[in-house]
Amino acid sequence: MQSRPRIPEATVARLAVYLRVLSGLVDGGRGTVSSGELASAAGVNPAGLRKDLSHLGPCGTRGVGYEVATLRDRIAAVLGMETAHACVLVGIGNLGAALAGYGGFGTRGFEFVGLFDASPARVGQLIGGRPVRPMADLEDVVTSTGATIGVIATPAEVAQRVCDRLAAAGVRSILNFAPVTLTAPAGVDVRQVDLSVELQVLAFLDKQRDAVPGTAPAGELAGGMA
Amino acid sequence: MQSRPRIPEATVARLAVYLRVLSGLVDGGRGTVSSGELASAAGVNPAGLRKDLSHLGPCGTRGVGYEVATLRDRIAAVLGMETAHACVLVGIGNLGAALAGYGGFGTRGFEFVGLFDASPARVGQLIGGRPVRPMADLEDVVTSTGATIGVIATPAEVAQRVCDRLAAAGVRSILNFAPVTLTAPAGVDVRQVDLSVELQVLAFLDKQRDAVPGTAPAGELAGGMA
DNA sequence: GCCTGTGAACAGTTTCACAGCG
DNA sequence: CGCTGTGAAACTGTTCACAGGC
Repeated sequence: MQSRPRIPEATVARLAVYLRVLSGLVDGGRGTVSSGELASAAGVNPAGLRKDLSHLGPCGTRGVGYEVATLRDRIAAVLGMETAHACVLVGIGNLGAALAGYGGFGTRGFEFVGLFDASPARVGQLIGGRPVRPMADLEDVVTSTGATIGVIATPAEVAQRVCDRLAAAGVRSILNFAPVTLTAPAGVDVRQVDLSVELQVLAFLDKQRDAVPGTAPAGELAGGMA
Repeated sequence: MQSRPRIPEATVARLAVYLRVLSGLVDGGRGTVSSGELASAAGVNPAGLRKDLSHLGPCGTRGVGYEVATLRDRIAAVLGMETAHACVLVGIGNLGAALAGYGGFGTRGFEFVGLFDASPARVGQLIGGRPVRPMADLEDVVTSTGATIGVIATPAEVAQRVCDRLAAAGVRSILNFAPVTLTAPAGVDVRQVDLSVELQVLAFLDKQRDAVPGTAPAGELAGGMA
């Protein structure tokens, strides 16, 4: 299959994981991998991995496996990593600073072209080599850099207002870490991430496990990101 | 349906979101809500919300809606929030500090009974009112507090070793924020959260949207947590 | 009349088994 | 003979429509 008939979202999330694993293998000087090995390193089922990769068209050699460098580049291309994505990050508290300083973004095609915080104490600080700017500069920076992605790591109370400003400034995709449900105009895609929900799911599964002693703990990871 | 025939995991994740919204409504002095209103505040489909709640047994009154305080307590009980969960958090960088200082955990039945970091510079600091301890104390604290949940917010290189130590010390559920796939012995449940995957999915959807102009941006949030 | 609760259709995702090529 | 690629089956989760109480 080509990339036309649309790749399932669940597959896209896993492709991002494969990309990370493959990058590690390339750095380790590895030439080829089998689906079984790659699946094990990514924590998924081998057959499922092959089905995921089938959405990119044939990219392995039968009896051998996949060439790691080629496969990595192919996935990177499909995920749109060949062109860097300009992002702005609003709210430089601990979480915002963690996101800004996380090396994983830069190496995967994301660049934070603007860090913003409402607190004068934060403005001017350097985070990951970039200065924190005042909120007043938000619209100008979005316009001048053409940033299409906005990340919100503010307190819940101001997240909706920040979302409105990002959308008005032309940002089309928003990732929200504040624990509120945001509404955005049509044409703007909002994704919600609440760090406490995973913990609650974990606690629920733990409780359920105690209640039903015969139940095995399922297995490995199940969460969305990786 | 009672809670016996098992509640779907997707439903559990959404119940956590409803719980947050309901807590806000209770604080606002609200008496009852309809499924439509609650669904809108949680960013989900009203029919889906009713189906989710049906797993707890009938808990609304027809023609009226749900009593917010009662429903909140019911969900809290099902999610196991009536008894506090003791957690240990390993890796007090920016992300770890953000998690430790996030008020949302404490009010939802989670208590960090131990914060750990390998860096001597971090040890002794107070985060969210609790001191950062040296890694050497990990096993003792897990044993003495009976912590059943461990959160890993360390660099990727040491995450597996931390996982091993947590599992050996008796932790049964692990939430991993490090970008590596962890393996744990049977009986230990590991959930993986990678902050960069959501960003990559967002970028992919954005790219796909440009490629197929007729496609609407879906709608609201889709991600797991909230 | 309004809103809940739910069975039934639907869509998406995972698993399986195996055909096909190197 | 090993490993990829893929259709078919099984499963899970979501959406819809409406029956049923208040």
